[in-house]
Amino acid sequence: MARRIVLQSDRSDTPAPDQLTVDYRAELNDQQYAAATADPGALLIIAGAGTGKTRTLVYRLSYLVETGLDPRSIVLLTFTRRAARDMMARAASLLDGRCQRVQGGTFHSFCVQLLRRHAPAINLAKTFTILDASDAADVLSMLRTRGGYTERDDRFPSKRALQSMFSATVNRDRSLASVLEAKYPQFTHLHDDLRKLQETYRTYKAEHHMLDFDDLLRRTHEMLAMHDDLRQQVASRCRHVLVDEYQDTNALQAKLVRQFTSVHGNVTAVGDDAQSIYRFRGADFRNIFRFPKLYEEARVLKLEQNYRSTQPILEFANHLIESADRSYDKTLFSDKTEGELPAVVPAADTSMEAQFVGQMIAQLREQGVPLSDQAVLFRSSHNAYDVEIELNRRNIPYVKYGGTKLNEAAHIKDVLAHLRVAENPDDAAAWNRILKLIHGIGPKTAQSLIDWLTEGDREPFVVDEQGPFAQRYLDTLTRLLNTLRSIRPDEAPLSEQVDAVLTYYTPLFEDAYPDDYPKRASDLEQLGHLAAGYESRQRFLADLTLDPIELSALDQEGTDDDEPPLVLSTIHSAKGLEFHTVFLIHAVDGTLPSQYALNEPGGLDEELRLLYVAVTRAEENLFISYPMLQTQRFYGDTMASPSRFIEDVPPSVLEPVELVEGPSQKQLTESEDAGPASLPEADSSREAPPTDAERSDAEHSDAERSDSSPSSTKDGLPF
DNA sequence: TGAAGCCCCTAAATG
DNA sequence: AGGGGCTTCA
Repeated sequence: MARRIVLQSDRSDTPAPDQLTVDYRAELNDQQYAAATADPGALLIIAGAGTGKTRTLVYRLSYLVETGLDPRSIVLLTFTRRAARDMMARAASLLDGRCQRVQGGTFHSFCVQLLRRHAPAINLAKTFTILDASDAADVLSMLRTRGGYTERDDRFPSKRALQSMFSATVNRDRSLASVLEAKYPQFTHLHDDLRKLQETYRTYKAEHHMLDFDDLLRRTHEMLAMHDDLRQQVASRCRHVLVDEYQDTNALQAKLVRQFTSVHGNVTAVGDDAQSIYRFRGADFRNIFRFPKLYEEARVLKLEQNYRSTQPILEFANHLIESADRSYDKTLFSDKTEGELPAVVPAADTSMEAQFVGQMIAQLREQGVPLSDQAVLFRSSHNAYDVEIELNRRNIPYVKYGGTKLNEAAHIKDVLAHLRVAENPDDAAAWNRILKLIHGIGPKTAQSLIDWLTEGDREPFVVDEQGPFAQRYLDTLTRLLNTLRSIRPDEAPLSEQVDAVLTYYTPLFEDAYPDDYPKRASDLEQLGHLAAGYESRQRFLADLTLDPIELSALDQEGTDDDEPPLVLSTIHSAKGLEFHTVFLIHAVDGTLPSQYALNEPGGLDEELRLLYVAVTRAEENLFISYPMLQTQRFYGDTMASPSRFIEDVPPSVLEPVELVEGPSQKQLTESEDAGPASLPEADSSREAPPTDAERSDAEHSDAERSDSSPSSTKDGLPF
């Protein structure tokens, strides 16, 4: 081992408390203070839901900077880009902008930065393309056909299944055999073929400069493991690594953190084992238990005081999580002892459930609860269908998180594929997509064209006589190649490049979507606006893939309404958020818990944690509803049972509420306490929701609202 | 031989 | 809404 010379830090000692510009003592509770101002080294903060986790992390960041750490040497790894941006903005405002140069983002985006910077070291083209899950599936589908795997009698896995099983081997760090055994027992007999296909996939990606999401982590880890000098260099610059949502890291991510911190050993991990909900993506909540073993002398601190929810909501949450498998015991408690019981609301069917939700939201809005402080949560995206119809009927603006992403919509993918080919002419998946758009080109022709276009050192995008061309598509193909050649150098502004692609693409597009192309055309226009904000095409493509934009959020941009919209969200996407009132809809057994989860070991616990996450988003009101009748194909209407998780909860913890048909809408407006969905149990003893002004800091408050007591009026809830 | 058009099926969560 | 399997058409 090389001789070590320890450089003395230029900060002499921790400054005395009175030299700091932020009064940490006054701003934080004891547990938070201890966590935010802990000495460097390894620190694990177990933070229950709503205990000011984000706040603590922000103050820790600020504290590290204030006590002398260069912001550029701090790395903040979060679950979404939005979380990173929010935290850095909050820390920056604490410290007059001094935290702005903190590095960070998601694991994936941080790995992209490292890989681009050090690409040559691992023989990787800097212009590599990033494949999202569906791109990866497309590539696999292509390789599957090419390899002739589907020509046999055996049922071969679908492209989606292939993608997810190969992904699992990487991010769970397991062999293909063990993944098959655990998740795809019906395919175990195909092991050797699958192994071969996986190898083909790997080679193919390498040769064509394509990396899928798992590769971003895997290749970074390999790079740092193989090149010790690089690891030293990278880890020396990471003088403190902060990891948010540590319970949702996978095996590979835990290893990466280890590498990033291998020189200084300064790491702050924050998480809550009870909120681990990304197992399907390889997350392993046991990582958080291994942390103290992995980092010797790690300190473990807990945050237990909840500032978000009323005590009745917490009691329900605590009741739920009691039966789940977890090890860090913590008991959440709140100062907000007053509050209504969470309610369970059976509805006759999904449309009545939607009617109930719509009516409640409209009335709460009239009472002064902003739309953006109310949320409708659900297990999966299509559960919200009826609610969306109801909201449209009532003209209530909403954003839906967890729906179709901008870059998942077919027409957007088409345009992006053109840009991707210009960026990386070896991107066969993108080629395949855009060639098949041309009338007269199907899978076979596309394949031979791709082979011809990407083989050897041919000048890209030039048609010569040698090519395997047929008259029926030659004209369009020529126009395509001319367009691509014109944008290839990435010299023109990005929005002009998008325009060039659109000029070529629009006729094909109108042909491909004869029914609804006007609606889609407005998305394309928005894409152009989005592109105008980017300097680099590479950045643009990477950002859209790594930080997908909700399609419904784009619709909202167009409307000049200054009322922030209602939030519709999958439970997964609502992680970390909080709302005055939460409606959890479609709490039906088979949906939550999902029937898919029942077969997998540990699956049920994961679903229970998911419910726990949903419940702990609520500050004041929580309504869990479910339809008693659901429409299923083939079976018609069938009886639905409520989620097994809420079935046996005592009424003193979760209050049953009955919906009754009331007078018509017109009569409703004249009468206070009767309506189509009227709740006899609710009465005027509820506190009125806080006013706009009191709530204006809602999205920035994990904890600061502990002392705000909403003014009480006689109005009560709107029924 | 390969493309296109039609019909039927199915649909979880996400970087 | 999109994918896969089928038939029909060039």
